Amino acid sequence: MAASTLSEVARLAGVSLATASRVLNGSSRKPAEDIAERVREAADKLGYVPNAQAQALAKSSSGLIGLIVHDIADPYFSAIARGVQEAARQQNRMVLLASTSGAPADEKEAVAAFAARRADSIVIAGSRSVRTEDKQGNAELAAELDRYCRNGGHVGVVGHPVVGASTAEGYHVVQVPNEELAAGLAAELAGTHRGAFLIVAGPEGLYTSDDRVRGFQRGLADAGRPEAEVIRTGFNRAGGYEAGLALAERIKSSTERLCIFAVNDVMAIGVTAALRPEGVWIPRDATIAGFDDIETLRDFRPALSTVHLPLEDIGRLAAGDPDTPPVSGAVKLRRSTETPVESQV
Amino acid sequence: MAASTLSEVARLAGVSLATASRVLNGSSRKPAEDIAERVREAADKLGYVPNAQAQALAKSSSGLIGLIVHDIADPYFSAIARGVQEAARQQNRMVLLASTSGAPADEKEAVAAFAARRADSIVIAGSRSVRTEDKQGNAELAAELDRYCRNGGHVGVVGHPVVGASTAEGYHVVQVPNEELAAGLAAELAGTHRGAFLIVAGPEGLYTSDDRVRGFQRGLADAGRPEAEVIRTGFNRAGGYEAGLALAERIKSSTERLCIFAVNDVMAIGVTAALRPEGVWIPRDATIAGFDDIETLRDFRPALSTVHLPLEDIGRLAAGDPDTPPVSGAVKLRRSTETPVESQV
DNA sequence: TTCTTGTGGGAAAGCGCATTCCCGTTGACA
DNA sequence: TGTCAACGGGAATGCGCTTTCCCACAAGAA
Repeated sequence: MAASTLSEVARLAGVSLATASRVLNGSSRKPAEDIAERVREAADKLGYVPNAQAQALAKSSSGLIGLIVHDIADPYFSAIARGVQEAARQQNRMVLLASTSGAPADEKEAVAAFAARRADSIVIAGSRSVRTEDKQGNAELAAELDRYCRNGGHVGVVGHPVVGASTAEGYHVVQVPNEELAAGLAAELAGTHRGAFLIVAGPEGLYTSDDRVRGFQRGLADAGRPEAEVIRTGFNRAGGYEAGLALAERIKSSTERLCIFAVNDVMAIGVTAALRPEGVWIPRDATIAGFDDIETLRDFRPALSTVHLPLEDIGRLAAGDPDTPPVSGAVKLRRSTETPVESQV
Repeated sequence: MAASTLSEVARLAGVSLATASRVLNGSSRKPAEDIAERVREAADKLGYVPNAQAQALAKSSSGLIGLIVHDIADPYFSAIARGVQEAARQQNRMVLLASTSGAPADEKEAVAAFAARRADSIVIAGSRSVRTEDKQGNAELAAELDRYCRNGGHVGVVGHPVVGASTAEGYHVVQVPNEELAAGLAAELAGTHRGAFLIVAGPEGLYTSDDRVRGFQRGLADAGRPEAEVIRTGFNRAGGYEAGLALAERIKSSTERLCIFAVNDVMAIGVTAALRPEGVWIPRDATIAGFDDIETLRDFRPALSTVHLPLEDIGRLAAGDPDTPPVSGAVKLRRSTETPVESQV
């Protein structure tokens, strides 16, 4: 990648480097109009494209914002990414992308890479975990983040702070009221569902999952209902599918209707997909609710009850957009938790 | 963003800048082990993170790969993005993201921004168009790309070349056999469907849409079937929804079964969503097929007949991954085009 | 022992740009 | 007409790094 440089432009225009710089790349000092015009002409003729790297080096500010997600193809993350991207665009910056499959070690590496590129800020989406196998990774990630913040970087984390990260200057957590919303969902479901509840959760130690489980249980308790059984599985569609397979027999042989809370939408879809070929229909034989309100899944049938999360706004907030309202979700009861009239107790 | 510099490390280790550089940031010359160790210790103690901007400036190669999509939250694009991301990771590079909503003018700007950052290569996903309102934008985009290529950049375009771009060195188009695949789909559908066909297409001038329409018509013709009527609408879910609304009455009042080909999956979903509340059921009252085989939509019911496209591979290919097999799609007939036994003619 | 060759560290020259500081010019004012 | 401030352009420095070139030294050959 070579291209014409500012000094070439300056030479062609017959002015100094300084003047050319002032004309082309926004400075507080505005050279005279005739000179400016000459410089612009020269730049145009040469097809001058300023070297952002060099500018960044000279100004020590890169205009970059780093985004860390588990998987960019996951609709949850891509929705957040859209928000980050929009915020970046408004701030006239560009976003650097890193996918890590959720491994803290990879995230640490990504942070280091962003730091190397001198990104002005870093957004970490994707749930934190306290699983023992992630312990060392988390510590290293926290250390890397601390260093980045100490060097003047801004960090926005979605959901939960990185374990062990000190609350340094520039460290910012976008709170997502998972627990409250899950409690709200449980309360609403408890109002119409008479039978037992069951939770299909992610692995223990995953904050997002744990919060939603805790909230749901609390909501049930507040409604005077017994605690729900919890099934642990993968935090994705495959996990839900697996859980669905395990549940099918049980649902078919039981007389009591079950209400399933899957801790996110794609897991709920997985459960449903596994149940269907077994002849278990939603909401006829069991009901199910998810969490996130993924846009792409909104046309899914039966329409999935879930908790709406303003994912785009979350992304914007994490990217430091000041005009974005704070996160506020909402319970959305839809077809998948409707109790058929004839089977109501 | 300030951090400790190489010269600080060098001073602390008591060596020269050159030596420190050679030790820390891969060079062909390997200093003696004891010295190297000293440098590494110093770097570690200072928390040294190499400044990639400066490295890029010195080496004139940034390790960046720019990705342009219409909308990162669209599952079509996020799937491609995943592929690009993976390829980048393998090549030890980072991806820079830009969303443009498909406007050539924005794309041109994105290319310029990538060029400014001296990205090693640029991937443009998202369909090209020849609509008159895009004419000037396309020309400017082409000029910008040409300049980028002439300066040694590599560009990979998904689907169709940018209108007006000269086939300069480094310009690479990932061919997607839209027409052939659409023809294949039509052939298969013509085998089971006896009634009329209708195409819900994107706006005229959009290559991807036009190719699929043309292919489908050709497939029909080859099967001895009359040409299908074409409805033009937006190339997204909303467009499909609109078309669905317009079609509902017609389907209900006609005795002939209609087979709808929506030129992409989300449009097909939109059509279906609009039809359902009108009492038009798929595949009972009409059948429908899409294109792309979006992963998130795979659990949709009735399962959508579609054409599978290896989107991740496409992303990888566009990012210049040599180990990725060429693009080859496949027709997937599923429930949405099954002709109910009782209504077969 | 002397000359050659090879080895490895250091000095310095950029990479492309922003910015500070300097200086010549001009206009206002007395 | 003389003085001073304000203005605007240019030279030079430095951002953090890579890399070439140079040189000192040691080891091998003659």
